[in-house]
Amino acid sequence: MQLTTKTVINIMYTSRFIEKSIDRFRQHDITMQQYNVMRILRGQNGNPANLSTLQERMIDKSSNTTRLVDKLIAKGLVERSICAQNRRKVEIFITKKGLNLLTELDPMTENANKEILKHLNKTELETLNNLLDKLRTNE
Amino acid sequence: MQLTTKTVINIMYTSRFIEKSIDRFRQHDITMQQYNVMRILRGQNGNPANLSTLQERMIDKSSNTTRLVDKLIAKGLVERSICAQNRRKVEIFITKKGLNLLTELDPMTENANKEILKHLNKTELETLNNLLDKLRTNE
DNA sequence: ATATTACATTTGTATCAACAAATATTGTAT
DNA sequence: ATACAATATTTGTTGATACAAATGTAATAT
Repeated sequence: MQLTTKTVINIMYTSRFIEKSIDRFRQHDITMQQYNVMRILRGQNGNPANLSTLQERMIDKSSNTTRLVDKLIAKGLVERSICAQNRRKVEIFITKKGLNLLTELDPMTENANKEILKHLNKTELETLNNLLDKLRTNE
Repeated sequence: MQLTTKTVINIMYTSRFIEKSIDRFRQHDITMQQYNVMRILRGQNGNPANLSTLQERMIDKSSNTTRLVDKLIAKGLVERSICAQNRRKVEIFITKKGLNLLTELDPMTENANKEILKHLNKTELETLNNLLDKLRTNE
């Protein structure tokens, strides 16, 4: 098999390997995608995000961000309002409850991620990140 | 953000980035998962694979291998028969038609993979593979 | 002003995936 | 032989995803 094909498969395979060990959100009735969206919203530091921004940044660029946000609203973790300047747009905020949940989940996440990557040292992690970033040059 | 968390996200993000550019099977009415299974079957070199073997090796270890194989059978790309030695098991073969389809898709796949990884040279690809393999030590 | 195009999100529909429970077969202990 | 556990796959059900089409709004051209 060619090196490139092997690499492509290796990346996808490793990603699924990691995802398998991230079923730790289930007990909090939240999917990895939903968790990802909430972290993006937290990263906005109080500013709202609209749907297209979320879609850009999401790991899985599902076309159903609307319905994913619906689920988070139903749980009281985020809020949605129509943008006053441009009524086509929608503004999504994380709620206090959402922030609290993230704060609760943060240490779990970090410990789990450390465990997943325990076979790589700091230098190797940096190299890996650089290679992946380089792969996506001009994304 | 911690280096480990960043790395975990980077791997998942890059995997989805790659997967997005692999919608090239759609025109052949086959999903990436189905393509993956067919390549595993080809790799058996004439020997059959049973369901559990497929599940082990699949990129996405979906619990619905039965139904995925159903789809491939419906297209005439694989065949299924009950294992004579152990009737709980099932033996899955790739058909001539399936092999022909793979032969047709091979050059497309390789070119697409080269294109996806064009920003990395040979040494970098090898380093990346080694790091990913090391990450999954004791898988 | 009106039509046309582009933008941002939502909705409909059909398919797919996740998980548990069910079925069938085999191996093992009594 | 019979019961019990283990193995291998299938099926049912619920929820998620993908894609296209629809909706509503804004910008631009005529």
